[in-house]
Amino acid sequence: MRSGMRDEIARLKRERILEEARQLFFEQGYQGTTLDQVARRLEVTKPFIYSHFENKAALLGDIAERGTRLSLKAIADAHDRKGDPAERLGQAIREFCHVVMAHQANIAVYFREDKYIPAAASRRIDEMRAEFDKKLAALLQEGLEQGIFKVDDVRLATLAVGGMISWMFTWYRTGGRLSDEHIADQMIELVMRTVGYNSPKDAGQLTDAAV
Amino acid sequence: MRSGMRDEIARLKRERILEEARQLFFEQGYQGTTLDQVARRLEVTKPFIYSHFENKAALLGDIAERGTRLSLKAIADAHDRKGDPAERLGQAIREFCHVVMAHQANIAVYFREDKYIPAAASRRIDEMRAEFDKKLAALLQEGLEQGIFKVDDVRLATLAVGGMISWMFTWYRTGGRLSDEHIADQMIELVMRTVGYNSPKDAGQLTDAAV
DNA sequence: ACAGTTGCATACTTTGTGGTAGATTTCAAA
DNA sequence: TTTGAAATCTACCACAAAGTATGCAACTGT
Repeated sequence: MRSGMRDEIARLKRERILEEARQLFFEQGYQGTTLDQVARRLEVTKPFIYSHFENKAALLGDIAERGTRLSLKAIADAHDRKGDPAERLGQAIREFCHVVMAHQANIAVYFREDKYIPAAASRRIDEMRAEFDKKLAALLQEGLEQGIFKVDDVRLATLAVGGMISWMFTWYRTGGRLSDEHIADQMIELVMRTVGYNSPKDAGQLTDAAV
Repeated sequence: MRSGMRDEIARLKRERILEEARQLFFEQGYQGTTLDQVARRLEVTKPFIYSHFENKAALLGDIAERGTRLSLKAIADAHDRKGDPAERLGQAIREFCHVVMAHQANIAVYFREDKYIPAAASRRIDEMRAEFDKKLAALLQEGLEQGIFKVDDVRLATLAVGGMISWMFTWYRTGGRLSDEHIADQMIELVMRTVGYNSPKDAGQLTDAAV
């Protein structure tokens, strides 16, 4: 057996552990979940987990870090592109929405269990969050400078928009009333309004309403 | 000593216990805080707490319940009034913002420690949240029917607006860059845009931008 | 001043759970 | 088949923290 395969198996096992831990942390809370429960779900015993992770907090750190990394990537990808800020903001929000919906447990666990994340992971997460805010704010700022967005305070608007989407982790349910695509479309619409963008399609309507 | 005074003293002691517990739960998490720590802060011992509360979870229940009750009241007061939906929504958001800022710890602890709230308190809280959503949604619906708001999905817009404000508990810092009043004003502005309201004051600007 | 009651501290028990030492199995390679 | 090492289990420990039995002290009312 090549050692490359062993690594691959080890990675797979880590993934399975994280998967069950994430679900249980999400459902019962971090402190409300015992490692024996996680082990039981995997049909293994506690030392199995300890042979793949330093300790319980390391699981939490990995779960939280992944959620943050994906959120950042969603915003960063759209930000780093060139082109119309409105287009790019829409894309950023769409991706972010999908991350929150697809990785709800990671995001929820991160925000709730913040306090128990190991210092090292916590530092990395803080950096990513700062980057997230910076890039989202930059998108708004660009739109402002081109005169297509209108907000009084970019920092506050960034927090408002970020919060509106992040908050989805509290109410989103898989297989709910609306499709993921539909939800993302709607949220984009709401965000665009929030930043004072008058989309070409209803600019006429707004004009009519205003006069 | 009249027995009325004894009750009053007992109530005061309960308040002090809740005050310290709330602060510690906020800073360190519910499970991250021991009752000995709470007692120490009050310069008493653990049995003092147990002579005023059933158990640790009862503290959490009271803290969370208060946060929810105040949030509901903010929205309900404005909702139950008569008059212009835009005016009343603005008022609702203003009050809600102030509740989140003034009672940040209650709100934060509630959302984070959800899982550990005793069933009885949890039921009461769920009812209040349902009422909160219902009244906020009703305000949006009213504005829609009068043609002064514009959203595709009232339910989703309600969640977005509620989330945008609730989320403040994650970033608000007492004595920060902006005054509470200023923050509330700004958030109202953002919410109004989100629900598609064209305030009289900048309707002209929007028209200019649109044509 | 005295009796009775309330309120709280001292000091203890109990339980749950994170973490680990050492035995045991599994499995690849010779 | 044998061997050695890696992986995993059995069985255990240590300890923290929730919750409590007991008694003392400080008030209250007579």
